[in-house]
Amino acid sequence: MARTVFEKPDAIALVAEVFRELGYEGASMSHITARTKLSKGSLYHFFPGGKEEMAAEIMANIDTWFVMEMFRPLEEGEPRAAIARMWETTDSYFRSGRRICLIGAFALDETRDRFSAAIQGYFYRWIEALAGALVKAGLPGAEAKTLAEEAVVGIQGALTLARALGDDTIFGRTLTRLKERLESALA
Amino acid sequence: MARTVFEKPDAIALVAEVFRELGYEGASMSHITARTKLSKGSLYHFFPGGKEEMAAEIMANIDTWFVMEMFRPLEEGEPRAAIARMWETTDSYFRSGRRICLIGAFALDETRDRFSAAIQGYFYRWIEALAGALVKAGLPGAEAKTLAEEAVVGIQGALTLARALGDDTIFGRTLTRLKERLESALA
DNA sequence: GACCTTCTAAACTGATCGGTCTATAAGATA
DNA sequence: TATCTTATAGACCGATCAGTTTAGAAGGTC
Repeated sequence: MARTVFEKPDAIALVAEVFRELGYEGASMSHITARTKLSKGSLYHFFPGGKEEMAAEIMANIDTWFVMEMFRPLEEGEPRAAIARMWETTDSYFRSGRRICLIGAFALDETRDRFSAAIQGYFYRWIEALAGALVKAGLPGAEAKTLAEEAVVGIQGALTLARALGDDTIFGRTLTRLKERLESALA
Repeated sequence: MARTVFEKPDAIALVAEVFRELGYEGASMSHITARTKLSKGSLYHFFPGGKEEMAAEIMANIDTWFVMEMFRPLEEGEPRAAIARMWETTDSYFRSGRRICLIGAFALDETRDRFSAAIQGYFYRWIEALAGALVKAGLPGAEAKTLAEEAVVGIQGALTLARALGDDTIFGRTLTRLKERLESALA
């Protein structure tokens, strides 16, 4: 029998896309094996804890990616450049709105109860990192917090509407609007 | 055997809450029977088409409610009063952010494919109705469209974050911000 | 080559899935 | 009271679920 060898990072990325398309409950093991071409043997070898472990590792993986690519630059880099980079990173990560936020989707059903700490931490840190950069760029704390919250709210809402309306333009339009709002606050 | 008699509108409301909590795939028939106290016999009596028919009727029900309570007033009533009423209706319908938007949640996983027309129509009409009221209140069409879209995006994003963060205040804060933005555009 | 670890393939299991069916309870009509 | 309609209860069905197990393929180490 033909044997394809995968490594765990590949497995995580492949399974993540299935969860993203079908949701946690909607992604059955047979969907996952069919779409990823990983056999059950492989999946349970990499993730002995089954679906729950897959989802936990995927979320940890996403979290690490955001920390490296967005949160740390916001926290440690030159604030205006890091914010500019955040908009680009956001647009490319979410494929201009054609790819949903798995963490946000998990927040909406009872999957949230399984992973509440990870979900909460992801959004909390995003808002805090952006607010911190805005403060470093010269805004008062309260205004920075409000604007940061508004930005993350807008990104999540735009992802929902992009998907709901099947509209490829609303995400970019929303990002531009949010970006301009931050820039005019910093001007 | 004790026999409890339900009427169909009760069944719709009860099942809706289960979908809202668990999502479409997460809400199994046994969850639904356990939480609603409706037996399978009753459920399939009211909804011969099973889960799919339940979800379709629930969405139609929500849609009708929004049309009556929000979209029609926006389309036909005095625009400023209708917009003011929209914010109140939104806050109370979503229980200040403790209740999610079922239509928005369905948009995020493959449930969307089953109900895409209903999902798309709901958001499209909401944005159109609000934009129409803004035009009637004196705004240029393009600005009205942008502001309406921003409002609905913000509401959906705030629902996601309210749930993700377990934060009871973010929804109200976002509604207030969006409301003020519309008011200053109209001033 | 012998051995060992890592990984894959798929048959298999018991539980749960969505959905069907039968029996009957309760009210309406007469 | 007899009958008819509507709605409820829950046993039952085949399919699919998540997860386990067995067997062996591939590659590294000696």
